[in-house]
Amino acid sequence: MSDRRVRKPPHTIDLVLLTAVAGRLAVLLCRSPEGREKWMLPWDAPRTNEPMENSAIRIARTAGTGDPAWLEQVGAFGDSKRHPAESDISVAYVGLVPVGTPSPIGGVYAWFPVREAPQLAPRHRLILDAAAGMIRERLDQSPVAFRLLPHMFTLTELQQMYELLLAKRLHKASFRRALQAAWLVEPTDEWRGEGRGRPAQLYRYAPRKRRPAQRGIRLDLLSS
Amino acid sequence: MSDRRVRKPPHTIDLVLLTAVAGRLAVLLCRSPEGREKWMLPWDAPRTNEPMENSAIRIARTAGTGDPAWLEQVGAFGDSKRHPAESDISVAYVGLVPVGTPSPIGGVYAWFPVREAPQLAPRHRLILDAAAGMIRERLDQSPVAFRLLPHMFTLTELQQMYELLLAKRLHKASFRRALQAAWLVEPTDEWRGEGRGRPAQLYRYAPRKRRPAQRGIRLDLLSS
DNA sequence: GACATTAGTCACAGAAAGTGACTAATTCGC
DNA sequence: GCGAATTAGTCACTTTCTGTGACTAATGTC
Repeated sequence: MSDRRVRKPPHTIDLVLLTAVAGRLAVLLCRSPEGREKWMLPWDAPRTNEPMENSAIRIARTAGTGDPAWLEQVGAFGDSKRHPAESDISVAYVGLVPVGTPSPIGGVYAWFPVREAPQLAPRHRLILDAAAGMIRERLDQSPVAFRLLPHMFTLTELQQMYELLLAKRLHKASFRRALQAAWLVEPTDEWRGEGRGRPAQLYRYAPRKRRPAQRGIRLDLLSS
Repeated sequence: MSDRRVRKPPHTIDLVLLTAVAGRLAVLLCRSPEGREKWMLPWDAPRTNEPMENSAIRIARTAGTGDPAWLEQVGAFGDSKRHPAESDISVAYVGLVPVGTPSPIGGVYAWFPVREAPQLAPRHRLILDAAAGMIRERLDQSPVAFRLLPHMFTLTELQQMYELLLAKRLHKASFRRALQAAWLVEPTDEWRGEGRGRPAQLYRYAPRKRRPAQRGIRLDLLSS
């Protein structure tokens, strides 16, 4: 956050980094310079001629999570909602970090379960909610769940990730059947024993080209 | 477009207004001041303290379409793609205008089928594609199709609107069955005879609260 | 009044999803 | 070693949803 107090930037890039911690969705927050126990989303002003997406990646690197496995713009937020730097508008990005990525050290950054995030500036609260909602929406359109897992994973881990994101229990047989039909994963030769119980085969994300889905419309989800 | 050439604005609001014309999706373009046959998306710099959404509505009013029946942010566009005003970033909105709204007069604004739009600034081309794609994505999540129709419509008209947006033929019986299951429309007492053939009952959009869909995941649409 | 045209519905076949029970491979306790 | 507990993986049956063609209904045209 280069010249945070020096001048008011025309706009900032604000980043929502998400991962899964202990079965819950977690967001990376940064300690605010204004107060000991005040937190905010990591953000920065873009450098000259820097594409917005690159700014987001740079912010993630600074935060110590490395490059996000997935990154997408959430939108521009302005209105009257206050921002830490009082920038006119924030362009928000959401990035996914695989579980198991070493935690950023030092007390500056920390993961918080999204449900139990500390108080944030109004605009940041709005951005966080929009980002979390967007991940859930994208779940069946983009390989979102896979970007929160390591390269190799068991099908149970994958199912648990979907359950976490959907906040809903899934039936094992149904889940695997849908997975097969979608040609999304391929098995590896490796197996992992987790202590007790039968070892699980490891899979990797390996989508295959398929003819575009030609099924009919589903108005199911239409509510308001 | 208030002070278009006076100073370079920090950011602009760029608007994609869509409607249906002759069975095709159409976008409202504005004649560029730079050349006789150059066109651009309507845009403007935000006024002081004006919420972004209000700017978009103001731009629509200026263009003569009245308030859009639906409005949503597409996102922020920057990068190196050139903008007519060379603003750093454009915050793009997409708005829907019901068919039958009187065309804006004067040669400044005109509807173009999206497929046959004239050449645009690179950033505007990007915005237009993103907006059109977003409408299609939102189709089964938001009452998008209804916002392109008048308040009362026949089910055939509704189906044709879906077919237009999906670029795909739908089966009459399937479409109506899905519509019933979704509790989206209610019949009125009125009927409309179109000349030949049996008159059609008119419906209005009247969604009802339903328990949130509890069906399983659909990985169908996941491709890349 | 026969016919063309559009609206609206039905019923059946096939596909997909919900579900419980089954088999398989491992560790733990004894 | 051996059975219980535990987790993985699969199967088969039922229920629900979707694709589809054919049917009836109401109007205008000739």
